[in-house]
Amino acid sequence: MQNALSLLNNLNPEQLRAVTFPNESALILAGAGSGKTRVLTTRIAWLLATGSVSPHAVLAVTFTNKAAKEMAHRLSTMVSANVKQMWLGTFHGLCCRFLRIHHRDAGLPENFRILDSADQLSVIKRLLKEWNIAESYIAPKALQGFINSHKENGLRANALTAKDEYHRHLIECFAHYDTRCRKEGVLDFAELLLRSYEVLQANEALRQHYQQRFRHILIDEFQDTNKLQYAWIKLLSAGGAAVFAVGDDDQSIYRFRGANVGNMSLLLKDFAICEPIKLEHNYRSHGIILKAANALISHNKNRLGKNLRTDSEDGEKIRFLSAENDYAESHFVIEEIQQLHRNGLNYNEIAVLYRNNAQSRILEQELFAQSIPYRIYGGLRFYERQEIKHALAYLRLAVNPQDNDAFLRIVNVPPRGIGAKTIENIQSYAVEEEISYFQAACQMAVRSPKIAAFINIIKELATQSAVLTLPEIVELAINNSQLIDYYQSQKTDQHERIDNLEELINAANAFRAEESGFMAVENPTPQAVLSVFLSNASLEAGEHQAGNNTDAVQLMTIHAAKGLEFDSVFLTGAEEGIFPSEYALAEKGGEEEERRLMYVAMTRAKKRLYISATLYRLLHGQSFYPVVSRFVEEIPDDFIHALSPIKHKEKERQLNDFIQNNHQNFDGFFIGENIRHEKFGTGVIINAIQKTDGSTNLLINFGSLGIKELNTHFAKDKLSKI
DNA sequence: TAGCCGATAGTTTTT
DNA sequence: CTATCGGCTA
Repeated sequence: MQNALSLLNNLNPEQLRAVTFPNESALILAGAGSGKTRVLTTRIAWLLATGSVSPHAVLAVTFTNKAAKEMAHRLSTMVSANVKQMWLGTFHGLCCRFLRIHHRDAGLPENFRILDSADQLSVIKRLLKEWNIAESYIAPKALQGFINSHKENGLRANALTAKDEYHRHLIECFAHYDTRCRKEGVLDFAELLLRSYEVLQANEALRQHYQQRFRHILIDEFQDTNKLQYAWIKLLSAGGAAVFAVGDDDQSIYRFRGANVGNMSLLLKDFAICEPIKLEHNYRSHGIILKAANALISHNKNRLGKNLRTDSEDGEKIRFLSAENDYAESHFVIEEIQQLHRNGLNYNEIAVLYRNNAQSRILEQELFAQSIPYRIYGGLRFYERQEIKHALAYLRLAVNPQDNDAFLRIVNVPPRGIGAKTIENIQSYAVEEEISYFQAACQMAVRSPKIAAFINIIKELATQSAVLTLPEIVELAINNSQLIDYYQSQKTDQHERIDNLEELINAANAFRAEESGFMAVENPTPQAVLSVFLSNASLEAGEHQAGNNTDAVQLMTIHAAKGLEFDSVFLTGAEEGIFPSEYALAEKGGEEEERRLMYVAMTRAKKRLYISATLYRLLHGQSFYPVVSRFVEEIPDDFIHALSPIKHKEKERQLNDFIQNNHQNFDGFFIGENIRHEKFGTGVIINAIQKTDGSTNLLINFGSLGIKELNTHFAKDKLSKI
C-alpha cells in the first residue's frame, strides 16, 4: 500500500480526484497542459497497485502507437504488476489482436492482411477499372471516403438507401468492394473495427467472455473517437466495466476523419455520469498565452465549458507580424529563431507550425540557407515509402498468394518485361478461372520465361519463410527482388531509398513479435512472426524516423503538434483562406473546428508565441492577397504586441483610392465592377494589369476568400458579369 | 514495354 | 508553382 500511496505524490486535488475515482464510469475533461496523460497512466497504476483490478482485466486505448508505447513504458516503472497482460494499444491495434485470436469466428484467413489508406485506394482504383467505371464519374478518393465514413458510422452498404443514381452507384461499389476484400482476405482500417464489433455482437459466448473479462476500460483522447469506436466501447463495457474517458472537447480537430465530439456528452448520458471531472489547471503556458487562448475558444458555441487557469506569471505578449510576403515571413521567423538560440534556447524547444504542409517549403529553404538544423514531421512515413512497400509486397505475396494487390505492385518492379498487356492477360484469366493473379501467373509461366522468373522468386521466399528468421527472410526478399540494383540505376533518391531498404532489415531485427500485441500464440512459427511483422507495418505509422536526438527546430502542421509542447512557438500563415482554410469554412461547423485548431496551436507554447501573416503570397501559382485571420482579430489587443506597423486597413484604403481614379476598360472589364467566378463566388475587381499578349490580369477581391489575381484569357469562361 | 511529356489538380491525418 | 497521373510515342 506504501507503493500505491506514493503514486499520488504531487497530484493536485482535481487530478487526485480523477486518479482515485471509485470503480465507476467517469469522464475527465482535461484541458491543454493539465497533465492528462499523467492522470490516465497514474489511474491505471493506482488501480493495479491497490489490487482493485488485475492487469488481465484492464483495457486501455490510446490514439497513437507512440502514446501506447509511452504508457506501457511509464507503467512498467510505476508498478510491479505484469503490465503485458493488459490490453493496451490503439483501437486498430487492439481490434487486430482480437481478430487474430478469433479469426475463425470473424470469417478471416489466419494471415489476413491490413490495407493502409494507400493500399485501399489502389484496390479501389483496380476495382473501378475492372468494373469499367470511369474515374471521372466516380473519383477513387471520393469512393474511399464514402466507404470509410460509412464504416466509421457502423454502416455497411446494405444499410444504405440510394438517394439518386450516382449515390446508388456508390453504394453498389461499396458492396462489391467489401465482397472482394472478403474474398481476398484483406481488411481496411475501418473494417478492423467494424468486423470486431460485428463479431462481438453476433457471437454471444465471445461477447460475454470479454464483457466479463474487462473490468476497467480507459480511453485517451476521447474527443477523437468516432461513432463505431463509441459503440465498441459501449458493447464491451456492458458487463459492468468502469469506463474512464479522458479528453478535451476544445482540442477535437479530427472531425473531418469521423471523430465525433458528441461522444463526450453521449458518454455522460449513456453511462449515467453526473458530472465530468474537470482538469483546469494548466502547467504549461504563461498567463497571457492562456488568457488569449481562452478568449479565442470562448467564441465557440458548442462547448462543454471549461476555463484553463495557471499559477505562472503573465509572461510576454504574443508577438504578431504582418509580413510583406511569404519570404519576408520566413525571414522573420528564422531571424527570431537565431536570436532565441543565441540567447541560449535549444533548437528543439522551438516549433514552427503551419496549417498545411505546402507552407513548409519556404521555411525549409530559409533554414537550410542559414544552416539551422531542422526536422520536418509529416510527409511520407517509413512504411509508406514505395521502396519499403515494394519490399514488403514480395513477402506478403510469399505469405499469401491470394494477395492480388501485392502481386500487381511488384510483378514488374523492378521492370522484368512483364508489361501492361501481359498483366491484363493474367488478370482476365484469373477472373475467368476464379483464382488469384498469382495462381493464374503460375499456370501461364509454362509459356513465359519472364513470368516464370518472377514466380520463382516468390516461391523461393515462400519456402524459405518457413525456416529463416525474420531479419533473414527480409534480407532475402530485398536481395532476390533486386530492388537495390533497381534503385541504384534510378536518377533520383537512390541513396535515400537504398538506405531505407537497409533500415528495413534493422527494423526486422528490432522487431519483437510478442511485444507488438498482435501475437495470439506462445511459440509462433517463422511464418506467423513474418505475418505479424507485416500487419504491424500497416498499423505502424512510423515513429521510425531518423535523427530523433539531434537538436533541431521542429517544423510541423498544427495537427501533428497536438499533444506536444515547446518553449517558443511560431504560427505562420494566419490568413483567411489558409487558416481558417477555405475548404474547412465551406463545411458545416468548419469554423469552430478551425478555431479549435487555433486553440491547439496557441496552447503548444510555454513561454513565447509568435503569430505571423503575409500581405501577399503565391498560392497554386496564383497571386493571393490575404486578409489577416479572423482568429487573430479574436485575440484581445491587450495580449498582442504588433511587430510591424503595416495594417491591412491601410492596404485596403490604397486600393480603394486606386479604384476611384480609374475607369479604364481592361479587356472588357472595369475596375470596381462586380463579377461572379465559377469557384470563388462573387467579387469586386480592384485592379488590373495589362499583359503584352493583350490579356489582362485582374485583381479581384472575393471577400472572405481574399484577393486573387486572375487572367482574362485563362479564366474567361469562369468569369461572368453580374 | 518503358520512358517521356503534357494535362490537371491542389487541406488537415492516424490507424 | 509543383507533384502526380495518364496517355502517347520510341
